[in-house]
Amino acid sequence: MARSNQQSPGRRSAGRRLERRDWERAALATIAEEGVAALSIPKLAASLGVTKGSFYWHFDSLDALLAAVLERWERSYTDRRIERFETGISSPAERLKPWSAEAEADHEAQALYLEISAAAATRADFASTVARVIEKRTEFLTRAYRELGFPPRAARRRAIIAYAGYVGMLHLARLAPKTVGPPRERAATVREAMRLLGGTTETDSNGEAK
Amino acid sequence: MARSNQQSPGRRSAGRRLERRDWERAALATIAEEGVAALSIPKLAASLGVTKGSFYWHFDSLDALLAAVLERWERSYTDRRIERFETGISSPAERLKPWSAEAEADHEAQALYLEISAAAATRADFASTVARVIEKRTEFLTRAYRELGFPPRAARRRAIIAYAGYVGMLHLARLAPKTVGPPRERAATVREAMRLLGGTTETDSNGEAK
DNA sequence: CACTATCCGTACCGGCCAGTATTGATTCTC
DNA sequence: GAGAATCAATACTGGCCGGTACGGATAGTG
Repeated sequence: MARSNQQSPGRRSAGRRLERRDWERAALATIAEEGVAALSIPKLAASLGVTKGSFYWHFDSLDALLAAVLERWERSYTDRRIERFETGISSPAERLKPWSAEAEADHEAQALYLEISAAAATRADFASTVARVIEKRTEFLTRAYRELGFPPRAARRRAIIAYAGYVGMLHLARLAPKTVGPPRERAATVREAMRLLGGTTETDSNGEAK
Repeated sequence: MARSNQQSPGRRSAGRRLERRDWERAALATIAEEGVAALSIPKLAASLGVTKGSFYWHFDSLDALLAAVLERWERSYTDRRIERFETGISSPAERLKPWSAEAEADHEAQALYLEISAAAATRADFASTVARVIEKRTEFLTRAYRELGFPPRAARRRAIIAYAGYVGMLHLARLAPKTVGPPRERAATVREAMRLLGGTTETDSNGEAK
């Protein structure tokens, strides 16, 4: 009879009924922890202390949930984040820092990005969202570099290089922590990378890129 | 009766019998195309024009196949490749180029790396291999930077940054081709990144980190 | 209190998969 | 050409999943 309803220390606050949002959030959590492929309706329902019957009241199908999850992810971790930085921080050089700082502090955000982009390699519905997210983030970085004085094409190249490095560091931090070293060393490496990209310190001779 | 044995235009050369190697190669191909999660014994067998009965003669389980595949991947795309570069190319600066050149030309190699490392995020058996591969590759880059005159710690940081950028470019090229632009532009971006990393031109003031 | 909309449990179906057992067809070896 | 070793087909089990159907509980509302 699934009586793990009120006493289970799960994610539900003691017998509350669920809304669409609850399923979306739970799905994001399990995607971050176990990947998109590991997400299944029975397991998701169990983690919410509920059965499949509930799920199909809120969503038509698994794909419908995934679509909603992707939309939520794009809004939370790209649209809102960019807006927060661009309206809250006037200095473009300072805008480049918190992106990596906040993004790297938020462990779930890292895992989500890696898992969702991994799924995008084979699932067409994921691919379009991820491509759009990458373009938005690169555009954000491009604007910052432009404000720093780089000409348009050079700014965009720097932005792409910076974003590639960012993604690569996420990758390395997750899959080869021993190689990147302890947090202090890792932070030093990131600072070094930003210095090379002309994001923080002196930007002596820039903008000659063909 | 599965009579699609001799006339099927599959990967078998007209009725030849299979060895372990054939299964490993076929598995690598489908992993590159559809990811690790999409790999199943029935589908793999069908792609070889054979049924499951054959598979379980050559391997004890699916995990056994995956282990063999991982080993083969590590040897082919990391050990041999590094050895080829280090024994064949004397100039360290030149050694940095073909890695990205060859690696980016080989489309299957890119897909394999992305898919296998994606699977490593959730599968422990994959994780150890991927971590070892990353360490080997980073060590290779570190040696090149050391030969270029960088002190040990700076060389290793540069290597990590370079490898992160490399992985990030694979990621972007696959998931956001419109953002990275056409091949010419992409090549220019890679050249710019290598210039920033001091791989080709002058290396003014380095190695002061902390 | 009755009524209705909302939310969830249960039972079932078809499909795909990993793995086992056993038999059948080749090929190799002597 | 006989016998053994190698490779493959077939049939079966158990398990998990997506999806459907429907009945039951609970909460809001007059």
